[in-house]
Amino acid sequence: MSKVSGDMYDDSDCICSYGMKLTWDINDPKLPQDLKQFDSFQEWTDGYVRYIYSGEDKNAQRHLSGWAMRNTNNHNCQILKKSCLGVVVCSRNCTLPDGGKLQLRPAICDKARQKQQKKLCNNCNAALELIPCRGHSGYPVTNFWRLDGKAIFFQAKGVHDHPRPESKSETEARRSAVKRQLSSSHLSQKKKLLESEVGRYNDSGGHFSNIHPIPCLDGPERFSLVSEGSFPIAPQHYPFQNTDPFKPNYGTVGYQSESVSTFPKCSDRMYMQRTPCGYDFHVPGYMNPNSYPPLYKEPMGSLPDCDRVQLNTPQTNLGMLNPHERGFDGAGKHHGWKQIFAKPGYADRSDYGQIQPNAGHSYYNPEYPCRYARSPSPALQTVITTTTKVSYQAYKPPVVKYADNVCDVKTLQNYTHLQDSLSEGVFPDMKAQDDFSVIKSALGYQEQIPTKSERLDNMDFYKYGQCMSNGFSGQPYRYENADC
DNA sequence: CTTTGCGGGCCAC
DNA sequence: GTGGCCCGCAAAG
Repeated sequence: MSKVSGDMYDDSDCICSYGMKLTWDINDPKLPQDLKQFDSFQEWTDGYVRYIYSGEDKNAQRHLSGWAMRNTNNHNCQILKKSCLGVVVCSRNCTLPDGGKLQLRPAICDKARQKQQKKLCNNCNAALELIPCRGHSGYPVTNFWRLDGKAIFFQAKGVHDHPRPESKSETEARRSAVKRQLSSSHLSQKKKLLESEVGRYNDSGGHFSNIHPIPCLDGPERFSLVSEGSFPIAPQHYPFQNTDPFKPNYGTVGYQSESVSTFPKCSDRMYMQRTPCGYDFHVPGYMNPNSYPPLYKEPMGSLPDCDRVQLNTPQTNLGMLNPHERGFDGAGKHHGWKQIFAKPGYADRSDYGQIQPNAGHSYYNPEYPCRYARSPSPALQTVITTTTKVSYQAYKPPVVKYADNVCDVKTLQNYTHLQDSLSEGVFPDMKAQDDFSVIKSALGYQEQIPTKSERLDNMDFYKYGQCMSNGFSGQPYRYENADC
């Protein structure tokens, strides 16, 4: 099966996925049949994108996503619909000992997720908090999968407005690591036990008082790290990583069971000014795959050997916000403030001055209304109703996500082309205004007026939005290889 | 136990 | 009708 490979991007017009080059919508009665190629699997799709995967692509078959997507019943057995669950963070937005941030993958199962949210931050004992996804006009980003012939059609609607959780493989790797550690600790305990037993026969000092369970090992749902600076560096999807430069750090200290390794301070990063909504924008100076060690390095041999084409994919998010900077609506189901105060010995309550543990768990901080600005108005909903069905193939959102240094110089050169294209109405089927409204609404935190240079970059982003659907991950590998 | 997919059902628009 | 979401069920790992 042919995959989209570098050569298809050789000419400067080849800017998007194969799926975006064709005109189709997931709801179309007839999808494109004469497919000449397939897209390579995208783990971190973001934005209004479409891909066409090979029916033999394992990841596509499993409807995988880096985001935590849950099945949503759309009463259409032809189309599998999934909606994003967001990300679980520490409600205090505490900084981990190594400067990272907690970003867990929400459990997909409702029950498991509820259990997960009852847990406390391993670092500061604050409650965990689920940041719901509102990237699709106030609703969660949705992914659609449809098998048609030998192809798997994928369409995503919405722009994730939250940090990335750890990827599925990371979560799984961590779980298996915890399991292994547990079993090995049990083994070592048994061994100690035996030794102690032996010792008791050899001397009188053999007691078990020094045998304790390994602390901080109360479950696999622990730490997903992002680097300080409020930019989630979604850790590398293990199977994509073929180097293991940080192995010596693993399991050394503190949260070893959660595979929190010591992050190198990423001095090679530049930071943007805070946006009015308190979002940081991160411009990776360069993407060194080695800068983002996995939380836990699973032996490669034990990982599924899928036909992945992405290697060394440094992943960062663009818009990272701490939970206190987000507005939270009345979705009380997402919150666990009770736990904050229920936790005995919780010292620093003054930190919660702005967090009202009200009975309904409803929390809205007027200080950070940006998210609410995106609440879907009836008018907007109408727009969505009309736009979700049309013209995604031509979607060229107006920007404001900042994605620099993602493509090489040619990217910048293409900006002119794009600008011309837009002004010349090259995308006649694009409902610009509607889509822009939707996107502006969805982006919310990105609504600041970009400077000219920012616009340039932003235009690049959106022109390459599909290419960079790994969420501003600075994912140049595909396209730089392709001479993007 | 968790994930995943399916499907019934409810509600809002 | 469409879309979001809740729930339960079952299969699979």
